[in-house]
Amino acid sequence: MNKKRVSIKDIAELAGVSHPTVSRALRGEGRMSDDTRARILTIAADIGYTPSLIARGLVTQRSHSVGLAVTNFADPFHSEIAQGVEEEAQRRQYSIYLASTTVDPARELEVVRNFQARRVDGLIVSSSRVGGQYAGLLQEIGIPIVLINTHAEGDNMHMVAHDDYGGALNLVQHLVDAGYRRIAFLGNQRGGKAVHERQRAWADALVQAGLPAEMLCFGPNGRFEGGVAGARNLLKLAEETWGSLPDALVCYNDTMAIGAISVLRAQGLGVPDDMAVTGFDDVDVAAYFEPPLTTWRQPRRAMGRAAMTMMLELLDGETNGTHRHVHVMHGELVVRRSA
Amino acid sequence: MNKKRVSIKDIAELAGVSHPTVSRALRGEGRMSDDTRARILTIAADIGYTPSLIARGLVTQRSHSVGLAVTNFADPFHSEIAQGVEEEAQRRQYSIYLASTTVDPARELEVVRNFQARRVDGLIVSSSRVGGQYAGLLQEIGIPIVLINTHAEGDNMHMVAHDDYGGALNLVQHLVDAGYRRIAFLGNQRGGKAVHERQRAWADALVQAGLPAEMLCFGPNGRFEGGVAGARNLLKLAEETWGSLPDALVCYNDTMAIGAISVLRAQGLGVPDDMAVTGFDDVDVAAYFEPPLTTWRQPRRAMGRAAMTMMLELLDGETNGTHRHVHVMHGELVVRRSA
DNA sequence: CTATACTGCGCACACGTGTACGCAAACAAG
DNA sequence: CTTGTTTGCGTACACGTGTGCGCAGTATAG
Repeated sequence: MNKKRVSIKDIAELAGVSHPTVSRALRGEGRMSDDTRARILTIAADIGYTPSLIARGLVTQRSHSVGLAVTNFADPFHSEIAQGVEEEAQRRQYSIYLASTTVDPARELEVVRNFQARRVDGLIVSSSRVGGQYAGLLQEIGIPIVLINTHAEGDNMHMVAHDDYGGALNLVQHLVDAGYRRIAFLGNQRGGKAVHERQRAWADALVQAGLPAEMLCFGPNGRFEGGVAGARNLLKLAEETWGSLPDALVCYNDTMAIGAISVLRAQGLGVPDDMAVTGFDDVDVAAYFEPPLTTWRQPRRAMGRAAMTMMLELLDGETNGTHRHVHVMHGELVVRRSA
Repeated sequence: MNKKRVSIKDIAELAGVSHPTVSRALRGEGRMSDDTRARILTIAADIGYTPSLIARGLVTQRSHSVGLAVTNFADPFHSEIAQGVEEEAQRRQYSIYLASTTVDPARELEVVRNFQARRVDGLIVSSSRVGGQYAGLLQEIGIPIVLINTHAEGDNMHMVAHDDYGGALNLVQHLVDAGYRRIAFLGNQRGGKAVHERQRAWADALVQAGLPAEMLCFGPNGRFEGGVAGARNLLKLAEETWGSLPDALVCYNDTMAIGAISVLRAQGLGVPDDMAVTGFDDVDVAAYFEPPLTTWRQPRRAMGRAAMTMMLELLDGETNGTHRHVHVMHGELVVRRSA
């Protein structure tokens, strides 16, 4: 009943050899007779031996694992990135440790400490704020770090990022081409660099088209509630300040767009007839919402895979510690019916 | 530049003691003078020592980690469960290994093998099929296994499950109470036990109300596309077989419901006026969809936490290997506008 | 002042695996 | 037949931590 773990020593005893010989046989290294090797492999398979990666990691100083830190998995944006990371890791025989950091900065530190204790070979961090001392801590642990959609300077900091500016530029250009003239932007107060880039593109595209980039409002976060609050904000501003409603609204992301549309609809405003609305990301539901969302598709899963691929490159090539890797990825415009 | 990892031996040397003394000092065990202990702790903090959980795991035979296997993270259902599992694990100083099994059975085996090699203390499996030989393999590795929304017999198999039958019963009862009489069910061909339970509840509720439980159709999977295909299927059956449209449709889950509604709308059918539609799960978007979905809220995050809590109980209490744990959780009816 | 108990630590070993080195036997070359 | 080379392993140690045991010194009891 109490199955004792089998080790290479057990195999060694059964095969009548020493345990280093077993180690070499299993890894296909060293010199030995074909007969011995075959015998060892047979025995290993018979008794159902599974190597202990933890013991191996102890001696090789490589755990073959990476830590993945994310603010919140329940967010479809992050979970798709995680899926991409995991797929690529699994393909290359790496395992990933999961940790959610929520919004608590103290928790981020704790998470990093724990990864460090687990001796992960690298760290992938998605959409964190990585501010101040946190970045300092990351420096000290001396392992490669790949940031996804986050910017930070540092010796072993590398990044995979999406071209938010280019994407938003395209999206706004599409609205301009479609004849919209009063184009507002709904931002996210908690968004960091991504918000800034998209907003900048919105302003630039309008200026370039000779249109005013003045109608700007914000929601408290990038979720549905954020879109709801943001849209209420917009309606108020339109009435009190702008004089009239915009004819198009560029939202920070799809989720906010959906929240915003629910408010517009409650006000009796039709989308896109009374106001066109665009999202960003192309989350799954975007295609099935009413109206189906015109948006910018961000290749989230591919970004996750790219981050892991970059990590593996960093772990394989030992010496290139000085060169900073940066991989910018591009999405595509998805025109549906909301704009 | 090349920061060598610091170990308790380094601390021992600096403090002028042996490394076992350092080990005991850090863990607050053993007998030693307050002076020595304080000195060791100070030095450890000064040089930024982080214990190696992998070395510790090797000797204690406890990795303080559990494996989490899920078919696909991108699915909001699973990602919320994962979030719950992770939250509770983090609270209790456990780490979790992530692995997605996709739909490939060979991959499931590979994932389990890998967890085994990592010497995880336990395994949490969410919504797998766990069929045949796979269950056998799980038996052999001799560690506790907690299944979420999956049923399987076995020595160290335990489960956290949602009361699908009760939930669906409530939901259908709500429709009956609201006056609907021709109530159809849209199932998922890939759903396993969950589909079966919900469908059985649908049939039972109708029979109990003296209504016919005949209008049954299926989609190929539980996602948006599954709902789309299922609704097309329904329209065809209604025309060719049932004679007329049902006045209400109970869908396997929210995602399918959204897919189905998009088809109904394209046919000029209003929800709930021409046909009421219910979902299941209460995913985030359900409240913001048009019409907002009447559904059954499944406490996904709490289920994840419960699974991890159960796992910790199993790991703490050594001897109770014979008692099988089963934790059934209940959701709640959420009435919005779609039914 | 001796017998006993307790304090504060070190020694030796264990966990499961990888690897540098060396040594005997077999083989090849002269 | 000697000398060098290759083959096929074993020996010894390492990785970083935990733990049972024992031993010298000190405090306590009688």
